[in-house]
Amino acid sequence: MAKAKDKKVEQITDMEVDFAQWFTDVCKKAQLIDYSSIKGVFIYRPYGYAIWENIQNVLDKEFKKQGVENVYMPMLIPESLLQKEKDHVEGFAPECAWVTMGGNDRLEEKMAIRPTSETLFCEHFAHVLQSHRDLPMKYNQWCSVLRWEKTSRPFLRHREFLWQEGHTIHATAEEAKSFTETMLNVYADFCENVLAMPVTRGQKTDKEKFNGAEATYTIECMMHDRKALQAGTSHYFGDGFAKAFGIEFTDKNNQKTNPHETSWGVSTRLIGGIIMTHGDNNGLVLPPKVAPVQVVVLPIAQHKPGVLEGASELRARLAAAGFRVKMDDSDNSMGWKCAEYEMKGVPLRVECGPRDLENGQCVLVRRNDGEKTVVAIADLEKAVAEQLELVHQGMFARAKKNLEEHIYEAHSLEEAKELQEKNGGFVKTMWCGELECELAMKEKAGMSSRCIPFAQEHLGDTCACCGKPAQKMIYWGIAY
RNA sequence: CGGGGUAUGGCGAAGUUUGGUAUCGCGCUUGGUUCGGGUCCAAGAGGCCUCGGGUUCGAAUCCCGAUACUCCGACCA
Repeated sequence: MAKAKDKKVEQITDMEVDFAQWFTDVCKKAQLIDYSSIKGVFIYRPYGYAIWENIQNVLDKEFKKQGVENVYMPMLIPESLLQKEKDHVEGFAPECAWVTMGGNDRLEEKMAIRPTSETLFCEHFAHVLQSHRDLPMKYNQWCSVLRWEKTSRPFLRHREFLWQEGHTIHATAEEAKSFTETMLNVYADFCENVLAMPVTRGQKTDKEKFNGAEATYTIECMMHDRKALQAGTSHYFGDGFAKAFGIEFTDKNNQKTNPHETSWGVSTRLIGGIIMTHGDNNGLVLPPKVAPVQVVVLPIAQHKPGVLEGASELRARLAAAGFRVKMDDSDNSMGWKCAEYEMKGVPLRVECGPRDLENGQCVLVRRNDGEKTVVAIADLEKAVAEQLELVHQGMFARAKKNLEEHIYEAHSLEEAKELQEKNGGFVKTMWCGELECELAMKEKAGMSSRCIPFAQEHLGDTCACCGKPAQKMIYWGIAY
């Protein structure tokens, strides 16, 4: 079996030795990403971009089921527009990149390269909204945004990153709140059912919520190193932005009214989540539903008569059945090919050699657990579909176990700190709801609040930090 | 943005202390060989030594500056 010391070509650091280096190695050596000459601005290579395209394809269909339409907004935001909502500009202005020149001339007004597009959507909504009959408006755009981050890492923190941002306006607060939750659930279901990443659903504290929002909901995932990753957020804005931007409609009683607004987004950070949730020391492990190559067919002893023809037929049948399939008939050795496709996280390998063909069979090997299954070639399509499903389930079960086994309960700040230092993961405590206690947890235990889970538990009556009466159970952790 | 580390063909490194013709492994090209877990042999190609200044007869090597990567903090999806 493949041992680390056998790896000659594409050596990656073991995750137990240095998780951060392991992550970077996987990103580069699985050919997901390349560095550009500008800090924090990355090149998505074909294999990495293909994962994003698959994420887009699945999510976009889900959005459209919710009545969402795609649009495209400008990349540039005039400074005056960005400044219309006070909290929002305070949050984003410090990390904006600005365009100040047009050709050789200094611009009258500088323009931000969008860090997010609330202001543009709001301006547009104000233009086009007239009547309650126009509502709701549910828009989304797939685009890139720019935030001048101080530190950057592939997928997890780019200065320019790809995402989608949904923006909707509704006639009533109830409808907008409900839609905020609907979209959070779309994200949560996507993470679990498509990416095999179990999530914790909950609400952000006031400190952690989006600038300008009334409420931010989040899905939090746990990575293999037991650090937390915020995988997606959905925000309820109330009518704050609508008032600031003058968005009004005439309601049924002929009264001018402000609509209620939502926004929600996920980014290519999800790919970072996939890597750190599922990857192992042999490289990437991709969830079958978004893997650019779901099945790789490897002919063995391919110079022998009939082998290449037999393997080609398997490839063609799988392609016809709708699988994303590739055959590697290069001159590389079997061992090289096995290691290569393990590195790239291909969920299922089909081995097909002279002995297999004689017996009318082939061997299916799962990436996630290495399990081999011999199947009759006649049943190929069915067997591949089954194995891919088992890969998904196996990946989800392993990730779920990692999440559930690393949620710890604490009743004091000191206990929380000890548990985090010893185990990592999430530490759950009761909380009074005050910012001071959140700051204390950060200061003394190095943890930020991750979310106030929807699934509340009663762990006690008092806040673990200050001892005052508790309002909610909250999860703490160290986040990417 | 503060503190450390790093930068040499596509990748990983040696060479820097003590300045003197650019080294090694892998990959790549070509031809054979092999193929059920990173085959073996031979012949080739490929390098403004991160960038910009300075010192010197001469700089990968010494000095100054910049940039990028990386780790630890602070800030953030």
